Amino acid sequence: MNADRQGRATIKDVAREAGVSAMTVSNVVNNKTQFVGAAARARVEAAIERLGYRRQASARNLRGAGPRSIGMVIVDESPAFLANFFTAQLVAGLANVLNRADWTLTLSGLPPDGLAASALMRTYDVGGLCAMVSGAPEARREVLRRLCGLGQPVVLFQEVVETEGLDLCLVRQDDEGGGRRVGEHLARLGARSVLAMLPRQSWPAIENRLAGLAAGLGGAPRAAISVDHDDFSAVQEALGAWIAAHGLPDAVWGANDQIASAALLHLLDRGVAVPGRVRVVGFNDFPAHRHARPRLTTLASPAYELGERAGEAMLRRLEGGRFETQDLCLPVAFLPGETG
Amino acid sequence: MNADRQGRATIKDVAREAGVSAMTVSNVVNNKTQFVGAAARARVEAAIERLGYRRQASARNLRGAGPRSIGMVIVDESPAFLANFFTAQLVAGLANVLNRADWTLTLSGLPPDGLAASALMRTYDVGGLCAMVSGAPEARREVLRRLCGLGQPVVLFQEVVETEGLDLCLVRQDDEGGGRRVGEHLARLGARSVLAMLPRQSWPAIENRLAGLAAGLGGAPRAAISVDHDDFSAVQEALGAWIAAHGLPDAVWGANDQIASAALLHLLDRGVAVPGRVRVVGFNDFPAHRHARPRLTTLASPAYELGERAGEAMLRRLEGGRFETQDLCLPVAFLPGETG
DNA sequence: CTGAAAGCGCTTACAG
DNA sequence: CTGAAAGCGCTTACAG
Repeated sequence: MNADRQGRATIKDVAREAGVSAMTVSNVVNNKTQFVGAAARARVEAAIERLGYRRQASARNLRGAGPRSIGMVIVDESPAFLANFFTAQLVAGLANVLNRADWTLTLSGLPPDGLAASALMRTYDVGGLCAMVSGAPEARREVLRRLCGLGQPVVLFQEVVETEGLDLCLVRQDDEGGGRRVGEHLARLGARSVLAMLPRQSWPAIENRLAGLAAGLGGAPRAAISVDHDDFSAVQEALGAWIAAHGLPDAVWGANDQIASAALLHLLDRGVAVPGRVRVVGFNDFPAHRHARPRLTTLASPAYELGERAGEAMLRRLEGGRFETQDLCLPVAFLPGETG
Repeated sequence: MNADRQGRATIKDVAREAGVSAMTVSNVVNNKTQFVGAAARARVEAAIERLGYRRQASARNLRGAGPRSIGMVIVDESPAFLANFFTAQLVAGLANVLNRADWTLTLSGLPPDGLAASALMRTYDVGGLCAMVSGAPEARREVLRRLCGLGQPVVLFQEVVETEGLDLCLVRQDDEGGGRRVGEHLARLGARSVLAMLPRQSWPAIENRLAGLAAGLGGAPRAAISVDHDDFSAVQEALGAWIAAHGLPDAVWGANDQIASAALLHLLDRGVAVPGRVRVVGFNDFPAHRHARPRLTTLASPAYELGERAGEAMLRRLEGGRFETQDLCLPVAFLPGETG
């Protein structure tokens, strides 16, 4: 590692090589063209090329305006914290916006109880934090409390909390509007008895979708049951049990595509005509499901755009000293398929 | 941002608050217990808690052994560079290993021609680089050349290249062995005419799978055709055209599950019995496909473990000055389903 | 337009 | 076991 250190050219090496001062090199590297003559500039650029000079971020950050990296924390029970397509898209959008602005993304996944002892809490190495938090409501609130206690700007995805007085911005999709769209669609088609299937874990996004559904239907759905949405067979058993007790509904709405797909296949296995006898609609389109037969009617999530907008909001916050808006909500698009 | 700076406690603040020198604070923070008395330690820890002190990574890295972050570069045509489940799992495994060791992951996605101008090339802010590169062979080679030219340790995923004399470690799964497993399985079941369906883009992993398949079958498959693996209908049309010209094969092997799923659904749509008349086998299990009916016979990729192993190899390289091994290859597991 | 000095917040190397 | 000094590689603030 001494080898690494010794091999690395510094700003002084470049200055010597180009026959200018270190300041001039710095000005060239930072594109402060007004301070550097064309000739000096050319010589510096040649020297940089020759020596393979790369500016050391640590040194720049120390003297300059702080770290040029944004942290993205995904709080998840599972170590496979990017397995969810929604999260993966969101992270990609965020990373791309930051990279384009010459910022960096520092990514980490943590279990709900791992935040307190994490390096994130003990070290200052990012200029701001974005967070996507799952888990029980109290655990989520605790995570948010800790993050906001850091005294750094925070962007929180897919939550609705009080932002008054906090250096906090909410970035989310219009789950309520999406739910309403589903409700209106089903109502228009004459569906009267609608079964809503929700993940067991309560979650603002899900609650908003359900509230929207009720608004669109013009009243609460016939029933709303909770299922283990990660367990394909459990979803199917729950649906089977409900049908055994109450008969076939006119429509099943899955609060996400995993649930809706499982429900769909259960109905098809029973020989139920979809959408003839029962309509099935999902939420948050995943490409893998789009390919299944029949194609699920669902809503397209702007996950990638959520990441982009979060990045932009954070960069402007860092520049301007405050979030311009503290609640950013993007629309979800209705995606007609063959099941609803 | 002055507000941020002013509000942040430094090591000196903690030292003053605890009535010790800055050195002692540093020793406590770094767990150099042999240099600090219990009493001093307790006072420092209380002061840290009271002031909400967090060590500034930039300052530490500047004087210390360099940046404590590893870069992960995903070179991809698409901005949605985490859309592939394989990649997402791999990144999660890598991030978790690094975080556990108090290292950080710096993530970026770039188009093949974007690397040259990227901040990555102009800035030194990570101690080593991991890379997952897609695209045409020449473009991939160029990316690798640039990365290795940085004078930093590089871990390359899913490639087989010469490592002699390079500060480079290959981390991959045993695609050849997986292919052989499929071939042996199909041969044992008596399949004689096997159609292999490959992505259009050539790619070492795919070639290895195909070579393994041939070895397992005891000879080349009946035919190998290239398809746009991201285009569901294109895959189906290609299969339809092949069958129109050559009749039904005994088995179809898709070089990945996307292809195999599309092929499977095409066969079922035609009323072909699977696996009675035609067997279908995939590669690289994705959870979304696992839920389809009938369940695809495929191979489980150790993507998450690849990320973990890469992280471990990199950390040891940074510690020890060289990669202990330059070629790490993990097995893939056969995952029996209902289609083959 | 160019440069010499000071300093960012830590850790290294050394003295007590 | 504890601390004063020097320095990591940049940028800021200022003088010419």
